[in-house]
Amino acid sequence: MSAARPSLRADARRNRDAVLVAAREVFAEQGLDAPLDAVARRAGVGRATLYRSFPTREDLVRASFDDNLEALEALVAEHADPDRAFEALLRTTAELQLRDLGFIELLARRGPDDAITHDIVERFLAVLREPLRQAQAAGLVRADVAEDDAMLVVEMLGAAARGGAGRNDRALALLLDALAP
Amino acid sequence: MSAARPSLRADARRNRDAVLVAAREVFAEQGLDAPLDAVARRAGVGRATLYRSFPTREDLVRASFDDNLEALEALVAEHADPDRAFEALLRTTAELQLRDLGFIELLARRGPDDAITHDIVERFLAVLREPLRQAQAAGLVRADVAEDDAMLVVEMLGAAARGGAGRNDRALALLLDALAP
DNA sequence: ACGCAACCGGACGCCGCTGTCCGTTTTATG
DNA sequence: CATAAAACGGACAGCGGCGTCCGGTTGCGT
Repeated sequence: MSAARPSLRADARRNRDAVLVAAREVFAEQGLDAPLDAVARRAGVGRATLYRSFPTREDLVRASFDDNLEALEALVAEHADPDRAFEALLRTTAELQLRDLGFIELLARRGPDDAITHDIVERFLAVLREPLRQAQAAGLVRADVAEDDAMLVVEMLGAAARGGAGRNDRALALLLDALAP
Repeated sequence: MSAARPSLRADARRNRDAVLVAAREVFAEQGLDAPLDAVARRAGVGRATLYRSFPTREDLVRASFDDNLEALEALVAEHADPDRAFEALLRTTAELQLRDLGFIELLARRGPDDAITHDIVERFLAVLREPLRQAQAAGLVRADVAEDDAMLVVEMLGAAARGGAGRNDRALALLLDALAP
């Protein structure tokens, strides 16, 4: 849902979207190092077409996960109880990680190219900042938890998510408990 | 230091040891998927020689990490205060993970082949069992922590270790706190 | 010291992934 | 509907890692 690309032929836009959908699936299943062949094949498109819309893997990764970041931003912006937005953010992030190996790698800065992930992690940190402050002000989270600590928690949740839903839940409970005053 | 291979020529044994040393270094730096070329090169040996001693990657991985497991077993067996052996085990494991990417992957069952890692994880769980029980009996660890939960903690420590020593320490503090009653 | 067996490692062919090129097809315009 | 521009995708060459083969070398027993 990026801004409309006015000068783009109909078939081009169609293929671009198909690639993006396929990329999200493939990255979710196989991680960020997945062969681009797999993406093109799943999109029903030649490799050249993929490269035309996304010259580098980085471009494709960035575009693929834009939705996730937007969803998290919206979650925070529209959350009913701002004091609990931080917890909701962690829960939702953990859930996204559970279904998306690529997102785990992205947030752990373990992508094929660090430059790719750096921007996205920064953006995630920006989303995290205000809810964390608010939760601390409300006495729901220990005051000595820095942004970086929250990021560490997210990375640990990612590790847990690889072990399936059970582990994911257990880790979330454990870590929320550890963050409480 | 596995049992002596009586029928093994001197140069063969020498090369075998060199490969093992090189493998530990390479796996530590690059993870379990590191190219075997790199191992052979660092050992100053041709690939064929490597394959002669370790026909599959699994053989090499298993042999490479035997020392780590033995060290942990020894740590537990000889620990002065059995009640605190569990905590010592976690600390030492975290430290090993900090300096060894391969060991992180191994304990997270994320090796190239699951069969490789399964045995080692089982062995690690066996090491974990008694100290955990004892720590719980001594009231140092919550009673509702299962073996699997302890393993989850180890995996999360692994994720933290990728971020450097600072993260490693922080995660250890956070998780030990979460495990306490 | 000598000969045989064991061992070595450079070289080879294979495979999967990458990124680009170019003849063909599809779309937009007048 | 015709034509030019834009986009398509199969095909190609290159690269890096794998596993093996074989002519040459080294160690060990006599």
